[in-house]
Amino acid sequence: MEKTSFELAPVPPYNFHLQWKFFHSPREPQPEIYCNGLWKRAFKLGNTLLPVTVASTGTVEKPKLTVTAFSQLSAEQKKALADKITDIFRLKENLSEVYAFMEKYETLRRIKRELYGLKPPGIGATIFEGIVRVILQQQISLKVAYVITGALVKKFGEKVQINGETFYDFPPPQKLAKADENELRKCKLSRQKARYVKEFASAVAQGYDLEKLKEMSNEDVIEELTKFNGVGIWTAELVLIAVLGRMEVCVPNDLGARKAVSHFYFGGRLQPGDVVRRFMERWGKFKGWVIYYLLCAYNLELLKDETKPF
DNA sequence: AGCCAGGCTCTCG
DNA sequence: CGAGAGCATGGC
Repeated sequence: MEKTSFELAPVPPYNFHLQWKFFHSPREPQPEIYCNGLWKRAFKLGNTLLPVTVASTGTVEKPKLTVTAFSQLSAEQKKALADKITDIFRLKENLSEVYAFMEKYETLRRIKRELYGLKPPGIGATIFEGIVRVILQQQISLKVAYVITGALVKKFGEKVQINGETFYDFPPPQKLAKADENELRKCKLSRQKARYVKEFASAVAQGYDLEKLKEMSNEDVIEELTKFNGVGIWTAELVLIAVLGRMEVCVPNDLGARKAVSHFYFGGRLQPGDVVRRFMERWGKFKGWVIYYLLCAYNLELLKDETKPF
């Protein structure tokens, strides 16, 4: 078996395990799977489908990732893969400024210490993948969304077998554009979502340029994306923060964000989105970070409760 | 069993 | 316009 390994040095502090502990399914390929400390999926790099694993081989203070591709790589491919991983894992994010900010407030200080080194992973290896995955997460619980995404990936994604394990890539726009609606329905998409995904994939397959979003302002991205059927404010904002990495953005109408803020600041009484939006303004340009930490901290408490013996 | 889950669109008044 | 119904399915 041909393979190529190399190391990446994330900006410390960085906790690889924490990064994939939340908002991720360990069973269903999204298409990435994180299980037992190993992250894996396949990427299309040029014309080749590349099975890749990533593991942490460092510490939080001296983080190091070992990337393994099950193929020989040209120098060019290696660079492209390294960039892709750096991007998805947000390895270059520097937490020191956010942490200095969080230190000033009691609740945030405690949460920062609890989740030290946590960086929010990007959703998807491409913008197309990210947007489709976010659309699938609308309205239904995340657990259901993971099942649906997994079904879509298994049905339409390219795959490779390595040592008996299957590595999946996310279905490309062309594939989803010409997908039969009934086949999409079999993946448990609703009729509407099947249509949204198909229409969006068709636009991209026909040349709609998603890369341009990277250069656009937050407001313009929202305006541009909400032109698509099935993409509202919530979806556009989540794409901004989780796909494009605009950490100054917040998603106040997100049920998870509302629950987390309500839990830590409103005695658990669920607040409406506009109250949450106003409340979050105090965190200024750090609000995306703060919300992500609050979400994970809230999640952590729920996880602890689950393991409590009666 | 029935209601809710990290929304969005369409319809109706 | 603002409110309300419908959507799919898994979990509790």
